[in-house]
Amino acid sequence: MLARVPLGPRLSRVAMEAPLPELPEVETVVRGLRPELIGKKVNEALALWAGVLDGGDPTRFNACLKGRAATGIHRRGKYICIDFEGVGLVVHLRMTGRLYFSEKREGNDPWVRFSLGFDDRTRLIFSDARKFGRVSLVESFDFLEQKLGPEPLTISDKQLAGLIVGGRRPIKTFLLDQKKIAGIGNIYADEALHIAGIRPTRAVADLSKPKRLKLAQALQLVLERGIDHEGATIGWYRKPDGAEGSQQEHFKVYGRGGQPCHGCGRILERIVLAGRGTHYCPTCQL
DNA sequence: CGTGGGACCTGAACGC
DNA sequence: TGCGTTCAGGTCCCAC
Repeated sequence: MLARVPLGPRLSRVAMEAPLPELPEVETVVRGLRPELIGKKVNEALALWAGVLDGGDPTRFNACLKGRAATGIHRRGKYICIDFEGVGLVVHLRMTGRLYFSEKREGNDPWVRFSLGFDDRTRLIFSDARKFGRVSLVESFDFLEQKLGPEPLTISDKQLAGLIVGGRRPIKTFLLDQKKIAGIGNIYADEALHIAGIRPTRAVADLSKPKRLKLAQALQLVLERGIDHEGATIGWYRKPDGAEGSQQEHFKVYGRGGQPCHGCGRILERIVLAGRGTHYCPTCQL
């Protein structure tokens, strides 16, 4: 079953965490951090595990960030971009990364990898059990434009549908390709395909124009709902007050392999596609 | 170039 | 009870 987050002192303040964080979860983290973060001035950048720093040494991180104030924070795909007066800090949560404010350097959290100490004695903590997450220092966030396709929620459904073009590769694999469309991960890909009635293994080239539009609308629907519900609580995710998010209650297929489809009652299938657990209804999705 | 598969990680679930 | 094994998954890297 699902993992239990050890609550307690370590998450007693603003705990923004997201397992399997996709666009809605990362957006929720950014929105949660923004009000408290803006204006804070760094007096220390500390890496408790050097591997968290993407292509940089701890001394450089500290030297570059010290004395600079946070002037903005935004999301691009699944990346969190924080502007420190011209110096950019990019955070990717990957699977188990969390960002939250704390008064203490490490508290009781055994998975703290990086933290920023501010002038007001608060700290922004980056915690990550699996050590997949990364923090990097950049002069500009422009490099992300080379890695990522368009944001699916800032374009029209027709424009989004127009991006869904490809050959024989399965549509599920396509949706996970950040260079095509940014921010979609395993969960929301499965959910959108279910709503659109498309089997994950279906080749992109086989999708009719109406089907592509339906998929685009389904993607926008599940992503917007995800944001509205402040992300999905699976595994480690909790809202700032320790309560669970609610988007998972709206999942139609993700994690429901072996259970009946809400639409037709048929048992949902679980297969592995592109190395990812993939869930669908063999009746509703063709 | 497009595509697929393994590596990176370790907590949790599972099997005996 | 306790040990060993397997799984999860975003992105990078490499082979085909």
